[in-house]
Amino acid sequence: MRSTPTVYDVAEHAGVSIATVSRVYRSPATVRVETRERVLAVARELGYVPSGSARGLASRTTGVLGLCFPDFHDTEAEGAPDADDAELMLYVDEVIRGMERAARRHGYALLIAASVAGGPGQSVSDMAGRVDGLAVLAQTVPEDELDVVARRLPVVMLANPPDRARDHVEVANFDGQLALTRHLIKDHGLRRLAFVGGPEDSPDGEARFRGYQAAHLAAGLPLPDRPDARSDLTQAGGRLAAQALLDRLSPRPQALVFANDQMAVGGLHALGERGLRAPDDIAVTGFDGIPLGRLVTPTLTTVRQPMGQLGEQAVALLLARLADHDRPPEARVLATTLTRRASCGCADR
Amino acid sequence: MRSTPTVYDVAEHAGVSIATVSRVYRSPATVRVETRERVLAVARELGYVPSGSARGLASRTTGVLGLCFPDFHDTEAEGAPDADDAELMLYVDEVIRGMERAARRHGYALLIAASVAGGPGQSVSDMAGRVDGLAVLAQTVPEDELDVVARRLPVVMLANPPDRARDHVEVANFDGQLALTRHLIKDHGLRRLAFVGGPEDSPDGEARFRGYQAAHLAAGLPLPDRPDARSDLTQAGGRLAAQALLDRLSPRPQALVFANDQMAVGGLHALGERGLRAPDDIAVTGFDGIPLGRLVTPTLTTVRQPMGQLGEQAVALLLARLADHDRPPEARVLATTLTRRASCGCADR
DNA sequence: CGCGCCTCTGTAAGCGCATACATCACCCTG
DNA sequence: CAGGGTGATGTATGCGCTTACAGAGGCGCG
Repeated sequence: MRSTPTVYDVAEHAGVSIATVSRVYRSPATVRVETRERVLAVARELGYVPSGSARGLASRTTGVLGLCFPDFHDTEAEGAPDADDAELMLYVDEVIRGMERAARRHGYALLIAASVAGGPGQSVSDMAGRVDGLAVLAQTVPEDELDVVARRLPVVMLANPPDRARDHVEVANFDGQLALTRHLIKDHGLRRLAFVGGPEDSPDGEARFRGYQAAHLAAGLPLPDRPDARSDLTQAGGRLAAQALLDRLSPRPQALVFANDQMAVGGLHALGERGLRAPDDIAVTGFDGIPLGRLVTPTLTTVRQPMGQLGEQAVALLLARLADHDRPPEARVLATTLTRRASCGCADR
Repeated sequence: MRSTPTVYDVAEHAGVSIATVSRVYRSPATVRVETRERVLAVARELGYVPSGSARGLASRTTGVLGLCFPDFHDTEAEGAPDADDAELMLYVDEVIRGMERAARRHGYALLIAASVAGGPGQSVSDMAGRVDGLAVLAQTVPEDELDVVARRLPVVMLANPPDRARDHVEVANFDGQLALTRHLIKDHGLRRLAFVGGPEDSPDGEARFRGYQAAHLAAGLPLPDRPDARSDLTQAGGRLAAQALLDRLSPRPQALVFANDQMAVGGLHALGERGLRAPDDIAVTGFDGIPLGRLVTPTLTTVRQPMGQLGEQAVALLLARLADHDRPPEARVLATTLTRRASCGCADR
């Protein structure tokens, strides 16, 4: 009784076998009411809490789903009015929420871990060893590691994966960026745009760029063959890229189209430093729809992703595969919506 | 080889014993380099992923910390410009973030679960069975359940607990509300304030009310003996309470002081419905510092809590107790900061 | 009255790993 | 060259639970 009580203790005190104790928790219906209540009473008295590890070992299922996301801690968080809460403006929060809620609805708990910048190797298989299914945000885990993990349990990517052999839920990046770019071209009459992309290995970023290209195509404008600049997907990256671009492009572009909101916010800062103003001197757009976009001046025109849905759909796909290991890979595509605010010249302020 | 490989498979293929395989992962330094690499190579080839459950069972530690939070899904999310993202404006996101980061720094993963409205009983001990330590947000779990769980593992409360016998990290609710109320009285010259509290069993809410009282005391104003109204801590609740208050109090109060931001936002709506404007007709204040407070009109004067810190400190306390089971209960108090915005008459707009 | 069947409970065998302890080879010291 | 270390590995056990299987009553039915 010194250490934490186990089934054995409960069984002994209740005068039953450990199997019965186990059944009280696993399949209460198969135990006579009287017995069940006696066991539960003893358990309560003893402070018995079933060991998740033991249960996991014996039943070969953990009742936990996992979520890996990149650690987007944007240290240069100067975009927000107070640096303090810039960090809570990131979209993974929404994904976490959505996923937690969906998981809980289905009786699962959620294990979360940002990928460690340094050695991700450990963390992923660490996670994989603890969960029944794993959702991975884009750019978090190298493909080959995922392959290893996927041999062991269901894995769903939360982004457009390089190949389509994996379950994934993606967002209509192409369509969204197409709509946004068309808006700039058609509605605002802009013709010389510049695109600031993310890393080349970001499938989302690349898909957005293709949407950007398509809008040019549709409008009969010259087809940009690649992003005018690239950087990582942070505010700092966006600012640097914008600075470089403003230095480099002699007829200043009429719009800076960023691959995501954080970069766009960084871009706004770069403009400010140059004494330029959006949207008067140059339009600016982002992608994602993070809350921060509404707090900056001017408010940021963007394409909003349904991030809560990302999490929900991830759970749905994981459960589907858990139920049928051999089903064909499925892709869920979530629609985006164009959010016109001030930075493209739509709203005032 | 059909099913997922285990230490036995790896050991056999590498020509070593399972103990050596285990050591390769647990204490690599004790294995000869040559052996270690052979084992790792085999493991990689086989797609071996150590089972968290088995490890947990054998080592009696899971490497996971848990966080229970209330499901504050504010269905009446009309406060936000788009209802969609009202849900990501809640402060638990920040706590989750802070805790995840701190946990990861110390080699732990984070298991999260909102308390199920219906039957919380199961979820808590479910969690407890899977983690090495548990952080619990106020009002999430009944005290007696916590007592049971606390016999098994370290538990820290993220709020002012009813008794001080538990590790907890609290926020300086009293001081914060005192400062805020004094600001209204001294700087804005208001004398007839009304306080809208939360449920009586919310320790935070009660502490805030005591700060409110103290400010009256210090200013020589009549001491309010209890909140002028109470409601649950949601927008809907705040709105209803404000409506009732405006109907009831015949000389309209000069300020509505809400126990938290969400209620205050609801209160702003109530004012709008009455054709009243803050701060001109009546000042309004909140408590927490949620991002939503900056998005509403007028922007919300509030007291900001360092919520990320809440999570970080929770981890610190859990680790401390894990290291020394017999240390006396510790309380960490986090300072708050008064954030003056428009709704009290400080900023414009 | 005997048989099959159903309900409830017990028995026993792992689940995959960590780890104390034993073993063994080898090196150093005197 | 013996004796004591030291480092690397193997052996064996148990962590706390689930679950197939077996057993024991009790029931209805022919």
